[in-house]
Amino acid sequence: MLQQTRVAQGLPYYHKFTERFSTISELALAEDDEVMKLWEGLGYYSRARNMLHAARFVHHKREGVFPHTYQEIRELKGVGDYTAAAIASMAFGEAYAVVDGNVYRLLSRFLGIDTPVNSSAGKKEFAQAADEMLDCEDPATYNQAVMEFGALQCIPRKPDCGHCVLRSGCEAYKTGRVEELPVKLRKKYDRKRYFHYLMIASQDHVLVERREGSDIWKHLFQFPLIETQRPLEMEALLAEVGLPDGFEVREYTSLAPHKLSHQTIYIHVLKLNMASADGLAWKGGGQWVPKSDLETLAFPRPLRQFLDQNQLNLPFGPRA
DNA sequence: AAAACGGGGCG
DNA sequence: CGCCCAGTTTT
Repeated sequence: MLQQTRVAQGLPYYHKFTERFSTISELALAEDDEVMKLWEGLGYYSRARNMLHAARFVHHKREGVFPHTYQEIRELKGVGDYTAAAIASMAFGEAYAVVDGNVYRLLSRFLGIDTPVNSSAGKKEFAQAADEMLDCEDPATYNQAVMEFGALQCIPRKPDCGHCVLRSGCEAYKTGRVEELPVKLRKKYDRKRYFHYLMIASQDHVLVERREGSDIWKHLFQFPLIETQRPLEMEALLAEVGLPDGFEVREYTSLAPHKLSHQTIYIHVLKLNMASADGLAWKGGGQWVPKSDLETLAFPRPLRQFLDQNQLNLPFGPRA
């Protein structure tokens, strides 16, 4: 849950999960959608499905007992080198060194390693260095200590080297390269995308669909989507959609740009009423859900905010 | 080997 | 606005 996520950000979610699920088997028996709803807003949603997959594996193949060795833990979906080392060392005392963002920073400075930490060579080199540094007598304490030290003392910017107990042995401090390390490969191009959502109301129902494929927000819900390379005005969007008769166009709103680490999404929402009496039918997929059910579904963050800020009176009122 | 995958906090 | 966060999986 905390992979690439600040502890403070993940803590409320951790509490929600442990409150709802007392055991691995309880989690294993939960519905996918309930787990996604509990994860809603935390991001990196594949982690939720990985955790659920792992829980079901432990429940069905291991009689609900979490594995006790690094190799077996490492096999679980969503558990990589870092997580396996953390669990194996802290829960079972095995001698495996953790390498998270804190450790990369601490080791690159202390040892003066300028290989990019997010390159394949860097990962290999730092993993090896971490293994050599590991205190095999007490791996749990060592691992917690290096992560803690990186988080509190050897911080990303302007670390207080004047009061650092490792100063005398720190290669970066000796050579004045503390601010240059760790080296990280440059970012990628930030692509822009334009999402036009059709929020269609029929009686007190709204049409939703589930996001699938390999894109962002996989397995979360959304409204029928028109994605384009350029933003669309309402007229152009209507022309693009080719709405049949019996629709009432209501308001067209644009949300604040949603910035992700690798793309910026410009979202528009077009509210429509489906006036025809035999509504509740729409070409293509999607499912009609009562307005009151929207709160139980997991939506991407911007859509959840939009829903929470718009008390929906269905069908939608007159155009503003 | 590189890209994809969310969202929030901070200087 | 760019970097970073208790990284892993997919391409």
